[in-house]
Amino acid sequence: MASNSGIKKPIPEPTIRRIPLYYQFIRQKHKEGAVRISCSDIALYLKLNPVQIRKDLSMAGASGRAKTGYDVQELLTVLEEFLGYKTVHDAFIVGAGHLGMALLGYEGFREYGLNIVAAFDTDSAKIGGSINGKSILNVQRFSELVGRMGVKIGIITVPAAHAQKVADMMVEAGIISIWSFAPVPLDVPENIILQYENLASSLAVLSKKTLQVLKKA
Amino acid sequence: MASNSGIKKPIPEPTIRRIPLYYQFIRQKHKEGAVRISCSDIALYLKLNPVQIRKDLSMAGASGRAKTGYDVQELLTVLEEFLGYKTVHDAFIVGAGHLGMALLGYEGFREYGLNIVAAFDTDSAKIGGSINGKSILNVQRFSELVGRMGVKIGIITVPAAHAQKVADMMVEAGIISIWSFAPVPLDVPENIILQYENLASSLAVLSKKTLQVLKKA
DNA sequence: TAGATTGTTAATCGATTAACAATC
DNA sequence: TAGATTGTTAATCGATTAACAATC
Repeated sequence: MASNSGIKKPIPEPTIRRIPLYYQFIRQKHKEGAVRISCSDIALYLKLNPVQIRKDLSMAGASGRAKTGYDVQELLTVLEEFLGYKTVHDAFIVGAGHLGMALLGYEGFREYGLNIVAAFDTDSAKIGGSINGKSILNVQRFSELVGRMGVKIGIITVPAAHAQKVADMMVEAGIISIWSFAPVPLDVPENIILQYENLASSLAVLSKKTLQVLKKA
Repeated sequence: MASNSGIKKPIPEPTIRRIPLYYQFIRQKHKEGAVRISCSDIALYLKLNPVQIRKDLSMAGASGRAKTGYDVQELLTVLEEFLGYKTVHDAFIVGAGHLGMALLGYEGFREYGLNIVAAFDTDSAKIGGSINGKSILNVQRFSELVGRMGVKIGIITVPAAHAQKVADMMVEAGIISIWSFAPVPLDVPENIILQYENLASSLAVLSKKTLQVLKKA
């Protein structure tokens, strides 16, 4: 009986955010033919503390062997399971602007278990278009298609002013997870999973650091 | 003599990331004619702790008045100063794929003090094109134009496999701040400011939560 | 065996939240 | 004045790092 029977404590978000970084490096090493890998290898590459990596991997369900490290193949399997990369989920995008199209056209999400199926918009100039075989559809069909295809994830790439309206529509259609790129907080029922991607926040960090350096010089 | 004379302790990154959220809400309130605002107003809107907001604003250099709260106009000025929104910096993008074009075409960055001037690529099919009057240029001209225009910020939107090469080129050209959207750690001299934007990490958080909910159901 | 590496417990650090005094 | 709100100090919480035992 391991200590993780009974109450499961939630995995810290910083840990979850780091796991994909480990995964990518390990997969690269795997391609290069590596059979075993140690936390200090990963730490060196990602400039992180090896103890932290060991703890993260342990929380993800991986375990290694003293002296030899982790089995690369095994580690990949465990991390893929943890991250849900093997159970691909369909997603719809609402907002076929540049960002929406960038996400729709990006094939890489498949590897991360996300299959963006189509985009929706109100602009008749965009409706009917497609990218990489993925269509831009009239937003009026959103609800119908969510139901018919059982889509659970919605991605919001409309301007801030329309984001709440879109979120409401998604919730009503049966979407349970929303990834919003609109820089505005959204009101959704508490059982809905909501993740913001806020470029303004990242940019603030970059600008702040840049300003500090420029001031010094 | 205030307590912030002498040693300046760095502002926590979580604080820096929240300031733009406050700013956006306050600006909206300003547009709606608000003259004063309290931390609990902001807290309610952003679903944060009002004490945290008070502390963040204080670190940004703002101060309010007991009972009345903060002066909206004054607060905006202080936050704009803090975030560097009034001193617009030019930036170049390398990688004119969908994401690069999305960023190049997004006018909103101007408000955040970032002016993306042009994109660079190696693909002759893309070179010569433009979006919103912003050109896609041959990457061979990158270094020359960085020097001539005094550009300090570089944005990397090339595939992971080419990102290090691009980072090297940016550093050599005189770029001091790099915002990388490539999902790979980069090696740059320590005086270079480097900020990663990693969608795989955000997606991992979303997926993890989604999987948990789906398992329950 | 000796040494490298994992895994875990304890210590530290930093950020958030609570408590409360100051004040308009 | 009384009450609302700021600003700050103290307490709490959570994540990172250090120390060290286990082990292959």
